Amino acid sequence: MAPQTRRTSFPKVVIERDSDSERSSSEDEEEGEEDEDNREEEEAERGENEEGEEEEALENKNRERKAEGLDAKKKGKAPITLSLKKVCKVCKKAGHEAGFKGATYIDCPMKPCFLCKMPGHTTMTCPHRVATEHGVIPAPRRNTRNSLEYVFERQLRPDILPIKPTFVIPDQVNCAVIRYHSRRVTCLEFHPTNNNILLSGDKKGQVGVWDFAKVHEKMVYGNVHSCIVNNMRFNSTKDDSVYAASSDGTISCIDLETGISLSLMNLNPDGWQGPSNWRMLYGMDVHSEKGLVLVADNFGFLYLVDTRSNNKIGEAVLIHKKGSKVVGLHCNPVQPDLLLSCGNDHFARIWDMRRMEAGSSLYALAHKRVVNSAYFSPLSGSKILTTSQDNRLRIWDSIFGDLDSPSREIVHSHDFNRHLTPFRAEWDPKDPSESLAVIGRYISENYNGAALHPIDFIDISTGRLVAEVMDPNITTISPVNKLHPRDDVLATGSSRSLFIWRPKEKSEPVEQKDERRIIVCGRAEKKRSRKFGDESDDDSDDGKFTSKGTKLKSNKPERNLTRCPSKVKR
DNA sequence: ACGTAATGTACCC
DNA sequence: TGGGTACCCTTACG
Repeated sequence: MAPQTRRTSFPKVVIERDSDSERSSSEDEEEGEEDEDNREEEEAERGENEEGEEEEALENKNRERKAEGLDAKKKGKAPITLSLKKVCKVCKKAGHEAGFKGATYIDCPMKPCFLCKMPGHTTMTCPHRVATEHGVIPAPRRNTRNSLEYVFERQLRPDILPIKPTFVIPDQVNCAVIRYHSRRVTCLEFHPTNNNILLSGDKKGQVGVWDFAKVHEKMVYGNVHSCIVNNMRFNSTKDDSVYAASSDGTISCIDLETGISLSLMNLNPDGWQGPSNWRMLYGMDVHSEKGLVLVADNFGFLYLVDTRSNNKIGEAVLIHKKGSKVVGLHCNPVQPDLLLSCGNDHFARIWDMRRMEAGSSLYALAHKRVVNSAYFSPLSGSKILTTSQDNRLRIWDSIFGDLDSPSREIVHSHDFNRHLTPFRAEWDPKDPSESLAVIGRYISENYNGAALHPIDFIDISTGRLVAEVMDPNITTISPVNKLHPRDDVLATGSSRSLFIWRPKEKSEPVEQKDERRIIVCGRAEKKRSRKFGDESDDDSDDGKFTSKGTKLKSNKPERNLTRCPSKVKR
């Protein structure tokens, strides 16, 4: 076999040594004999490695090589691992390093800004960066000369008064189930009539029903789906069951009392036929008037299911680019025949349900990247709010106006990360002005030495950050959030845990707070941590929360925080 | 204090 | 068009 071929089949071996990747991208000064050694070794190996070697052999080689390296170190010989020179883990260049410095993340200056995606500055100096208080100096506005480039600058301007100075923000954790799910939470839904029931879906396909007023009344139904629950929706005419769309290709109708689910549709009746055939269901909504469940798959198709007969109606319609995932569907709350869809083809589209055929969308709302969610405003249905992976929220103020471009784009950190449930900005269904939205934040802020990821309340009519809420115990990112349809309550799904937030003034003082309102689930472990995310007490959910409780009390008095930018002196 | 697995999207050819 | 691969702030676990 030609050495060249072999060489290309050996990248792993070479890459075992940190230095090689460094060398490839930067001119190293301090390489010398070691490099010689390496080359010799490579040659030697190439010689002895005969044709027909397969991956297994490669693996073995890898192992041998590692062992050799260790031996060499032990004997004091020049180890295979070369220079320990620090390079940036992002761009692999020397001279700077990206990563956490304490609780503050330093961006790689060679890359476009992690927040607004514009080149020339980093998150720290980004004009869109949320200003902070508590002694943290707001970012200097160094790039204002280019301000025209920025679609919308969410800078704090003292001259703009908050629209809702009296707005009630649920900013204090009222109760929680820690490690309730065994995989991360993917969606949340409040019960339509019972004010205290929260439904949660997870990546494993399980569905949780939690009565957060009784706190300990909770249930996780394990046999609902075999993988990710992407969306859940109630039928407004029936509140004892909920529909769920899953990546297993089925829609289920789950009885909340028993957990027994009925499958309405299965797109993979023949089981696994390879990834190019496996259909997954993402976007879903219920058209109550017509008794329909609308659901869309990962290949761009929309399906309609009759909720009375539980039968699929008609043929699937291609509503987004063929082969692309449709992640969101929303029927207009006033005129449910008006459908809003969004997906991985970077578009949100408006459709007339009465005339559904491929290519017949009324409008196509262009985005720069994948659109995680698109919702009509909850009351009038005349506004549209989308969350896109280009770190921008987009707002169309009126569906009757000019839809060619959004009325506003708000830069906000909610990047895609394959390990996180995609962020979705959610309307506050109680806000009569339809201007308040909630969305978790990806990038962290250094709060007293802890990197926390707040949940942001944004006035989408101005771009103003109305409040950012966080809890020192929640160190994980909170991509899933939902505001209660009637109460001043925020539900958060963060990793495997659920949190219920209420306004501080309505909550009891922390000192008197009943520790049993924080339930710890999950496997027993030896380690104990002060963080919710790492929480690991024991299996009990009967209120044994003493160690945690102590921790909480020993925390700084200001346990829960709301930062309101309007208070920031600038 | 590590290392690692899980595993979506973009972008390349 | 499709497969291969890189990838910036994850999280939990061993």
